[in-house]
Amino acid sequence: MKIKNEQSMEQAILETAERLFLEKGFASTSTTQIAKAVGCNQALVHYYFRTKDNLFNTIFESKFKLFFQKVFDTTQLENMSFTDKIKHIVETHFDLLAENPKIPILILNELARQPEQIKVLRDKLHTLPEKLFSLMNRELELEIEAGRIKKIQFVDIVVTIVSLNVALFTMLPVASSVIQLTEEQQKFMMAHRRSENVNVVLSYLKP
Amino acid sequence: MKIKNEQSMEQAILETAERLFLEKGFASTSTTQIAKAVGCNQALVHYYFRTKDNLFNTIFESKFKLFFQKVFDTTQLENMSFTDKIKHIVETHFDLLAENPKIPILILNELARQPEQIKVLRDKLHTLPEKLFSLMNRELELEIEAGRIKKIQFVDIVVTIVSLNVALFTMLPVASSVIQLTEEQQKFMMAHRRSENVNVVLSYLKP
DNA sequence: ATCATAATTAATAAGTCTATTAAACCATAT
DNA sequence: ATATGGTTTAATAGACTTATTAATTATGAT
Repeated sequence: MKIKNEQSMEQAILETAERLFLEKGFASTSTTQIAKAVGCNQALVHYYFRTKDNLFNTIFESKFKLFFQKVFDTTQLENMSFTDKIKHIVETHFDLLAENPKIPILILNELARQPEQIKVLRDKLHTLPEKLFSLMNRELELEIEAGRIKKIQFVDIVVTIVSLNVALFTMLPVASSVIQLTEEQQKFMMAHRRSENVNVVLSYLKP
Repeated sequence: MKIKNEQSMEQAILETAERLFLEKGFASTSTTQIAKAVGCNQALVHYYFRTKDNLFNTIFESKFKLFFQKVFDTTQLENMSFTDKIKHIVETHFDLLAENPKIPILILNELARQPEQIKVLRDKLHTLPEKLFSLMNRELELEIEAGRIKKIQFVDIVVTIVSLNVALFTMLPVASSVIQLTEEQQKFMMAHRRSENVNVVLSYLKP
């Protein structure tokens, strides 16, 4: 079965598999379903990726890497005040999640399924967070000494930011169907919480 | 196969199934595995619950109900200042999650699998949240008028609390194996975040 | 045009999963 | 002791899963 545009069959399988794995998780997605969604024979999925685990891990690791590269990117942070840096981090983290709202749950479920995988991810992350952490830690100390920020550990700021942002994207779909929000109201809520999460973190820093 | 103590076989199946569903999710848990873990014949699982869906929903709905009954319980809140009420809500919500750390992910995954189930849950919740919300909303208005609390909506306080607490229990296990925390360090971190989550919320309320 | 190689398919092995059925087992009331 | 009804098991149907193999088709180089 020829694929219309220039996109290779291998790529088509990857993309469709990614979509299905994100939608329904690893266990509930079969290679047969992937093949059907792509419009190819089921054996072809195994021809390119040999095993379902292989296919999943290929997708998972590349998504994971891409996601955290962006999370720990420090290039935009120069020439900002400390609180502006924090604001920027909250907002870009929020926006990154808005583009990948199902990544956190995928990661949680996958690591529950294959705890050994954690070692691989630790190696993948490796030095990524270090630059950001050392940069922010240094500045945080100065701010605290100058009395502009409450005495606090940077890790607590990070935990707070990640919690607020991740929880929003994992829970809002559920919450909004329970309390029956329209598409419109959901969008409004999202935009509102984007700024509110910044507010929460910044009030937390006030001396 | 006779079960030792007085516990009935039906109950044993329920408890084992609950444990396995929480550990590995619906799709990755088979009735065969449940039976093996209980130590009975696989057909017995179907004898008592007819279908796997049935078994799961029985467990899910009872867990769900119990959990939210406790969440929305207002009996402990009398004769407290507003900020003490908030502190108490954060802490009891935290403690409830500490006892049921896998409930949030179970709910998220299950509702992704069976979106229709949401209607059932909405009916189950029904008036549960109303008492708490009306109580707190009334008091919040008074506090705002008195200038003791920043102008804010109660729903934003709730979202903040739930986000901070839920995210901690869903993410900490992953995070702590990535950064390799000992059991001891994890416990310390938990206790620390319990108070820190209170701090975050209370600073958020300051005018 | 033909040959080699890559892509794709059909067929199928081997296994697991859910669910059902009929038979065996066990306790208890008569 | 035995008939009865609830409990438990063995056996199995039927669907679906992953993965492999061999055969077919398409592609590109010579």
